[in-house]
Amino acid sequence: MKIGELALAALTPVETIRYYEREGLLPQAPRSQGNYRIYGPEHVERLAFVRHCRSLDMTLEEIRVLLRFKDAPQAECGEVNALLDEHIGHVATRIRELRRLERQLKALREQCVDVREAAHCGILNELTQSARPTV
Amino acid sequence: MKIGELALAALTPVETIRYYEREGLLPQAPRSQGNYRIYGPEHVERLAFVRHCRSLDMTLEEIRVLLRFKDAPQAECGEVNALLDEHIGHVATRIRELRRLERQLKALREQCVDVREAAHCGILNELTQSARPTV
DNA sequence: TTGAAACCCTGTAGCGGCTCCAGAGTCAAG
DNA sequence: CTTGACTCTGGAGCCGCTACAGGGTTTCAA
Repeated sequence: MKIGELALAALTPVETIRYYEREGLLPQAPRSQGNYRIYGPEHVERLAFVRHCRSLDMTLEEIRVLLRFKDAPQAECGEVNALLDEHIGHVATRIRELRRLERQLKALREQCVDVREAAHCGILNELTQSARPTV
Repeated sequence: MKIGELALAALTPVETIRYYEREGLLPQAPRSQGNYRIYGPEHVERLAFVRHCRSLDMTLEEIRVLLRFKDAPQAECGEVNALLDEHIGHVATRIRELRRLERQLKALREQCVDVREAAHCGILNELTQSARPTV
C-alpha cells in the first residue's frame, strides 16, 4: 500500500501522515525501489488509533504515551487511566471557561440592539469602558 | 511613559506590546532621543481595549475590525453587531463540541476501572477497536 | 565619575498541529 | 514515449504569543 492509499483508508491527508512519521507516532515505513513508503494493514490500524485519539482532542504527546502502552502489552495501565482523567479535566475546565465567556459576550451584545453611529454603539463603549478598571 | 510602564499599567508583557504594534493593533509609538517608545494615556486605553477583547477570545483580526470602528465614530456599527454575533456562534459551537467530547471521554474512561495489564486495558482496546469502523 | 544594574532596542526562532508549496523523481496507461 | 497522477524532500506559513541573543540607553549609588 502506498501513502495515498493509506491516506484514503484512514481519511488522513498525505502530508499529515508524513508529519506523524517525523513526530514518531508512526514507525519509519519501509521503502520501495523508487523510495516510496510501503504500508500494510497494521499501519492502517495504528494511524486510525492516532486519528481517533486526535478526534478526542488529545495532544500528540498524550498519544505517544498511549502508543507506548499499546506497544508494551504487559505493562500496567494505571498511567493510561490517569492520562485520561487528566485529559477529561482539561476538557471540563475549557468548557467552564467558554461558558463564562459566552455569558459575557451575550451581555455585551445586549448593549447594542440596533444599528447606530459607532460613536454611540453600546458594544464599543462597553469594551472601552470596562477595559479601564478591570483589565 | 516608557514601554515597561505601559506594560505595568495594562498588565501586558512588553514583548506582547511590541508584537501588537508590529501587527498594527497599536499605532507606531513616537520615540525618545534614545529610540525608546513613548506612550501617553490614550495608548493605555487602546491597549486595554485590545486586551479586553482578547480576554473575550477574539482574534486579532476581529479586534482590528472593532478598532476601525472606534477610529471612525460616525460609521454605522451594524458590522460590529454582526461580528459579535458570529463570535458568539463560534463559542457556542465549540462548547457543543467539547460537551460531546467530554461524554465520549467519560464513556471511554469507564472501560477501565482498575489497573491491569495494558493488553487487557479497556481504554486501549476501545481506542483500537472503535478506530477501525468509524475513523 | 564611574560602573553596575535595570531598562530598552532589533531580529530571529520556537511552540502545536498541521497545511501548502516548489522542484524533482517515479510509475502506469494510452 | 509522453502525459498525468502519484510520490519524494525540504522549507515556509498559520496564530498569538514567548523567549532568546546581542547590542544600546538610562538611572542610581558608591
